[in-house]
Amino acid sequence: MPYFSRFSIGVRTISIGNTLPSADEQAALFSHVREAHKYEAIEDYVELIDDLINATGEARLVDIANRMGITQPTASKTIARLQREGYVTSEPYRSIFLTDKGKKTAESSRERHEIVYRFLMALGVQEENARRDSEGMEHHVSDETLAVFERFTATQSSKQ
Amino acid sequence: MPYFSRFSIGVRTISIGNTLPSADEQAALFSHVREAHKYEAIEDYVELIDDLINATGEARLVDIANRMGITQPTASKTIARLQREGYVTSEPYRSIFLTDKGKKTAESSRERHEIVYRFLMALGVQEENARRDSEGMEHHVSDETLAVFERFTATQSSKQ
DNA sequence: ACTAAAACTTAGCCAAGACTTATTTTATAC
DNA sequence: GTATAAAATAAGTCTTGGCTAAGTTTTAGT
Ligand SMILES: [Mn+2]
Ligand SMILES: [Mn+2]
Ligand SMILES: [Mn+2]
Ligand SMILES: [Mn+2]
Repeated sequence: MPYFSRFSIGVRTISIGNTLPSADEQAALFSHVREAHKYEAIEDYVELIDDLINATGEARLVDIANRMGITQPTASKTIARLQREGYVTSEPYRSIFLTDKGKKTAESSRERHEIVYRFLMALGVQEENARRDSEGMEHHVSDETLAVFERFTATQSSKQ
Repeated sequence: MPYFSRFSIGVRTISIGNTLPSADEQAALFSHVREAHKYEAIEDYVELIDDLINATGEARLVDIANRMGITQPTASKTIARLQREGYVTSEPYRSIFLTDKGKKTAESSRERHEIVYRFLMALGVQEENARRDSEGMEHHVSDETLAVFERFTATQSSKQ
């Protein structure tokens, strides 16, 4: 995003139609990303918990910690927050369960994640990078972009 | 990413070729995203500082704070970290300058940001969403994906 | 030159998300 | 059924990145 030239009158400068967005517009972009990051941990955790329950029958703290690549105390603290915020239930020394709210969040998160992953694959990105990139990108994709991704993937599939 | 069925023998379950990645592989994905987030603030700040210098002649704390949508003390603290880590220089009550390291980071960050933005536009995403999504996505795009994005955008442009 | 406004810093608060070390509880194996 | 291993919790530390309130310095206007 290039900028038009400016010139100075005295100390401050006068803009001549540069393309810097207004401060408020730009602030809204960054605020939006910060907001997305607030839900990132929640989304990744409930998706993983749901995967573990489906794949192994239960979600144990030790497995969550190992698969997230963090220590058990760190996972424990986040699970406590998830419980506080109504996404999971858990009792001391017992495995973790999703609430209805948690299940819904897990399902929509997984669906979004898969759409992003399949889109990258359809674009021709190597599986390893598609996995890596989609794990981060999934949290920053608007509904519109998600729909565009989905349409593109479908089109590519039918072309084969 | 669907999982194959498991069945129980006693308390624990036995897997029958489900597609859950290994714990280590999955942990590597999350670690990679966490690593990307560590550089996110740095990248956004230096890009903005560079934009402000190009557009207005200087990067003032008050403008950084306003455009990031945060308070001045918060911006001030992050600028102190950027200075500690060698991206900017600053003196009390004076505006902020990029070091060579900061300039390089700003340039590569802006280039990556623009490639992601133009890719979304080429895909047909509305400008508002392209701006929003690219501000977050830019930090989670591998070099391979970036190259694929660039190629796609070029192809689309030549089709018009 | 003075005054008032704007910009910046300082200090202190908080939550999230990472860690280590130590303890307690539960599960497994013999 | 008891010993040992594994899992979970407890307690305390650190950094990042937010905030407010209050004070200081610089800039701008008359
Ligand atoms: Mn993710
Ligand atoms: Mn992110
Ligand atoms: Mn950017
Ligand atoms: Mn960004």
